Amino acid sequence: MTVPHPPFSPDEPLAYDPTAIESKWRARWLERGTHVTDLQGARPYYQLMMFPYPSAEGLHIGNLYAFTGNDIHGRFQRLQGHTVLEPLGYDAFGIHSENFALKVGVHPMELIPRNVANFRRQLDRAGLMVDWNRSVDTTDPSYYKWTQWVFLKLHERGLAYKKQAAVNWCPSCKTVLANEQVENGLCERCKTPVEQRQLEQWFFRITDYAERLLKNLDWIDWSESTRTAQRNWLGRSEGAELRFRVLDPLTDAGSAGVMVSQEVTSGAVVIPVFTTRPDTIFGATYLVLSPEHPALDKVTTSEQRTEVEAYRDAARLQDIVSRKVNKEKTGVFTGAYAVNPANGEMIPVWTADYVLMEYGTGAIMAVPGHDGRDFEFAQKFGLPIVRVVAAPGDTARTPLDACYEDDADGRLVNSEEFDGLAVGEAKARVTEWLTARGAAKPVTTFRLRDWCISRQRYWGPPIPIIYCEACGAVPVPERDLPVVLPNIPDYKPDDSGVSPLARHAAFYHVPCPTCGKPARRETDVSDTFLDSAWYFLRYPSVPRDDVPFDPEITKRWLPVSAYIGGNEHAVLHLLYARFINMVMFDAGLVPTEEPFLKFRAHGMIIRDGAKMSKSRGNVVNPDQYMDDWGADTVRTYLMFIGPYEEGGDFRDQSISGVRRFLDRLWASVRDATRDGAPDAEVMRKLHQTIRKVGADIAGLSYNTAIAAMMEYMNVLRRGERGSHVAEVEPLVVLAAPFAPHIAEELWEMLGHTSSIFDTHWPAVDEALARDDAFELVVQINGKTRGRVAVDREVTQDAALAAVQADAALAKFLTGPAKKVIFVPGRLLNIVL
RNA sequence: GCCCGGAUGGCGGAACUGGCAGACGCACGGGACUCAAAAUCCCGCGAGGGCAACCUCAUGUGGGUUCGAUCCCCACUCUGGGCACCA
Repeated sequence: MTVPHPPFSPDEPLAYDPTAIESKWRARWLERGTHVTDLQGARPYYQLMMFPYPSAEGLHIGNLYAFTGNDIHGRFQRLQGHTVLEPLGYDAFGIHSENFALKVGVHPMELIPRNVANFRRQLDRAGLMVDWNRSVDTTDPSYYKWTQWVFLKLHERGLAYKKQAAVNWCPSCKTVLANEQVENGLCERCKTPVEQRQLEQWFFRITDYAERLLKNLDWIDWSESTRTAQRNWLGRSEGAELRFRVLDPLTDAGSAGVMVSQEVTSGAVVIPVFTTRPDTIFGATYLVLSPEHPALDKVTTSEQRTEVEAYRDAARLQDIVSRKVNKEKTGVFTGAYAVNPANGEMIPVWTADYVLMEYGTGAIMAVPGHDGRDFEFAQKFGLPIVRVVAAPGDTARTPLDACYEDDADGRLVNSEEFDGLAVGEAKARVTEWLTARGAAKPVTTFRLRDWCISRQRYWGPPIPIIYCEACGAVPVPERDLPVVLPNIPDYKPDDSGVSPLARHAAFYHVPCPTCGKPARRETDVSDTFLDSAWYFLRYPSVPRDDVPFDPEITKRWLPVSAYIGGNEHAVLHLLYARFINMVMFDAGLVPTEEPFLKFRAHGMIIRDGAKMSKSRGNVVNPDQYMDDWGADTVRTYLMFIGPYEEGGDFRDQSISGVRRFLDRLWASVRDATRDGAPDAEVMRKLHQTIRKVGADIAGLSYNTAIAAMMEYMNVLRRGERGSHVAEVEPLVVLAAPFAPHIAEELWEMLGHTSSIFDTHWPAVDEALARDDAFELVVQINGKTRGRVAVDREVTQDAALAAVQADAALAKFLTGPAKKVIFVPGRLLNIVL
């Protein structure tokens, strides 16, 4: 790592010395309580940043980028006269921490406080306006007591339930993995393909909220990319559920003329399928059941039983990678036939693993003519492919050498009375027709599934449930919270598929809260995402211990005014937080349905054109840079790199320009005089700058706000002219959100005794900001040829006259004007 | 495969709602100061042509709309990110 030496040597007299002034102001802020928020203060403004997972590596430059961007916005709002709450805490539970603890052989209860302390040290250096009186640590019993309470609230409202479900199991690490720890079907730690295991799990009914979660996306003020990601994740599909009757060989065999086993006595089995294309029903030439489909066993004929069971068992053991990624289609015929409800044709029933049990009904009608996957499957197994939609220019008999999936321009063919209908209309008409015949119903399906919150792990809040033989699953009474996570030495997960807590009778042997008989505690802990799904509700109410969030304070401080964070949390965290908040709203505990009316996703910082990673050796160590340049320079540089919502490339070489700006800011205040009057030209530029910087910060255009201040600095210091206090003092306020330490120091040098953050953002004097001189742009045939100095409110005729009077412009007027385009106050275009 | 971004000098990036392309910064070149160096200050800095005033070309590629396009439309190339057998 090469770091250019800072331009000023610290021992130069009267030079800007960030090390000295930054430690001075850290101490001063603490002593004065500058960052302590008065919760009763006027105009509350809740600035929220995503709390970090305190890794052993310490603060990442990406954390610093996120926090600085929030801090600037928060400080700016304070200067606008708001009472700003800008809290920060630690998201310290979870498998990341636990795995790291296992790796280094230090117990999480020892390791995590150490990491937290190191984070706190680094965060303190960054100059954040954080009110540490209102911090949270998710691993603190005083916090997770209420996480458990949140679980109980959901349980109380029927939104928590338990069922058998598949979990991700890493056979190498011998442990259950969270979904977020499976990357492309591989264990994030050891890259072993993940298997599925069936376990009893607690779920939250987030799917009950799918429609509301989707609908509100239309009006909340969020980054478009984040809203799109949530919409895709929710995955609403409108379509129909169609019913296919499987032929009963006893009653149907003769009439159907199909050889089916006499042993099959399934009776009238009906297979519902979900489709978004009911219009293609006449092209459905076979059915496919997922290998896990409960009816598979019932429909399979004895001839096919061995083969089907072998296929099903293979699928069950199969890892997720080979099942999901670009695999060639496989499948087995069940021996059964079903009736296509549209045309009465008999179609074979297959099972194949390209049909997922988790989505829709776990079965599909295959329309190989108009679905790529069905087409591939039908080709491989020689199943009939029928065209029922014709592209413009095609006829019913145009051969289908590839499937035709387009649903915008096609018209139905080979579909009896529906021939000729456009696809869109046909969807509705076919559904109506089949519904009338009892073979269909309109259905809306979501991709979203219920949220599995069980983790067979140690490092999390124990789920507050007690199992009693007599009373069943009994919630732990609120007065008994928290269920404290015991300090156990053997916290390593094992092959058994149960939590390490299940090895500790002292933990799980408890009396039933209802009947008092011996009972057993739930030994799973809850998902880390539950910890972070409600933390913003807790901050303002810290340190109250009798309620999770005080009703009065919550009403005053929620919803969050501005939330800025990484888009990697676009779906999981941000969706879970909306869900939990919505439940709390329904329970009358929070004032709004949506917790974050405004959310902005910031960009990502890369280094020298590449993603930062340890293996590349291009990780930026914030401590090092703050040592070399000072926190103010690092903060301002991070914001100057590029548009905040897009991120940018961190280059060592470029940081010096920002430091030079702060040096000049320092010098301009040090040398400023109160004698005489400020320069009118400079003051005009100043007021234009105040206007631009304010607008840019509000819109998170931090890079251009800094550029505007630099531009003003160039005017202010041109030719080393001495500056007037009136010219520099407002600039110090403009720079304060970015570089708070130097701003405080300069503010003090200017004779103020209270914090610069207790002052007000300078007002723009529009009269002063106005440019007297104005030049109208002149184009001839759309090409810019020059400018004429005229009055701003000049008329078209006067402007034309001015052009004719200007020799340099007049020479282009080689003929009569065919047309004149005049944009008042902007330009004149003469078309010859 | 699908969805969402992005492509502008040597580099990072500016440009209101379709109206002076290249703000600001870095790097680079020249000059002032200095015994010298650093720092600082000043000037220059898209390409080509011209002694010059100026002219021509230029915002990934090819078309289109418009008096006028970095901006809007169509097709394409490259690139970053997300989702991925979701019926």
